[in-house]
Amino acid sequence: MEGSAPRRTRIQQEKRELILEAALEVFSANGFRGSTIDQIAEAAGMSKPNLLYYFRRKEDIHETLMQRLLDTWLAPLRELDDIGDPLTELRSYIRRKLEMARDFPRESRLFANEILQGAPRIMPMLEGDLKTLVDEKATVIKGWMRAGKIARTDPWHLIFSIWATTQHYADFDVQVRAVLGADRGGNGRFEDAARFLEQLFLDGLKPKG
Amino acid sequence: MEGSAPRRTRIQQEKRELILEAALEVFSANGFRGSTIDQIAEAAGMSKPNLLYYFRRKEDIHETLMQRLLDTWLAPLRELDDIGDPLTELRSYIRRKLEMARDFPRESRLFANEILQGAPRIMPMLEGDLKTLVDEKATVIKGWMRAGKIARTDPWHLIFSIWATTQHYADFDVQVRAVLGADRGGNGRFEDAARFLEQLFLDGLKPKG
DNA sequence: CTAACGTTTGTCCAACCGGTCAAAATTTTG
DNA sequence: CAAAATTTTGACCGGTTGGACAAACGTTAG
Repeated sequence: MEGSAPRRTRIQQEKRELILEAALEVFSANGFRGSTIDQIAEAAGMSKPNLLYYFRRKEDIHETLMQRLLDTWLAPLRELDDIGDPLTELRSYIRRKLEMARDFPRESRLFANEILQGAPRIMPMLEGDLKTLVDEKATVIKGWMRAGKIARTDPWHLIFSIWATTQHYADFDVQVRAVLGADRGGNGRFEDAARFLEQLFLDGLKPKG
Repeated sequence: MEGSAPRRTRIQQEKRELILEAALEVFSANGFRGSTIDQIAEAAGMSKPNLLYYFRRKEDIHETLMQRLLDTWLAPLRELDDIGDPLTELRSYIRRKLEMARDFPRESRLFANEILQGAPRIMPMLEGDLKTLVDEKATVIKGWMRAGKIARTDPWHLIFSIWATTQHYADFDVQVRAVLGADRGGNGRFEDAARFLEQLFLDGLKPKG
């Protein structure tokens, strides 16, 4: 048994990777409809018909990209576990999400683009796997609240707020850099963000007293 | 002196409004390149050549829309003022931003689309007016911190986090609704979000001791 | 009424875009 | 090496899209 996946030669493996890398660059910058096959082909260093030899349709590239993305994208949340100190767990989840925004901004923007357009291609996944996962983690968080380990709030909105604040640094990167200016908007901005978010999520804004 | 703006008849005023409303609907749902003049014309109840009589180019519609948007979009931040209790000021800023996400989600998505694509059309504004405004408000917030009215943190990232968390409910609305499900994802979700965000920004997640 | 002006429409065009196809070039295999 | 299989390319196609344009239609003022 070779499995149901199509058999692929070495060249196919390599060229497909090349195309996916190029497509990630182009799609994340211009959105699906804003990107052309020619752009992707050029970014991958090949001709359009050649690219279409490896992916029959533009949608196939996008779909493959999206499937891969979702796996790795939700990994940090999957790791949020019941073992260990709750506040530490949450803090490291926030940190990992922020690192992903820093290291994989294109993936974040690809995802944001898809959601902004109404998630036409991944709606079933949102209502299925994603909802299941979030519900599961919400239960874990609720347990922490009942045990008095963290303050009582809405676990779903807590997760949303972590997604929102961390992904903001990838999706709205140009705005963040423009507002921070040349000095504060340099490479240190992610460490500043990490420090700020840690304080926000742990202590809020009330002055200590 | 009539000013430098082109003289417009009553019909022009009305039709232009009609077109802008239709274009907001279409652009915010499909992005700039994902939208066609035909779509906008149909949504506005007129023919394509007729629409092009009022706006010579597709870009002109988008530009007009964007200029109007920016004025109203930053109004809540402009109102953040030094008079009144700092924590109350911040709380009401958050509430107002969340209300805007609820009441003007199309505007939020239009803006998000523009930023995601690298803000090609509004970059000067981000580096100019927006940066100036944010820097100004950051100074106000710093004053509050020096006076011990709120905890010490980075004011710029504080503003980013408010933008991120509130706009998330407009930009990622489909995801929010999908994850919350039919019951919790109903109209009450904005009130839940308001309650959660108030707690997050004021007290954080540490359990009360 | 009619001339001037503003509005609307049908037709058309050139550029672009996703995708096909057959033939040529290359690589793999016996 | 030679046949078979795979990869690459140039030419092409039909549909879409942004936009031009002139003619027709409607409105308003003298």
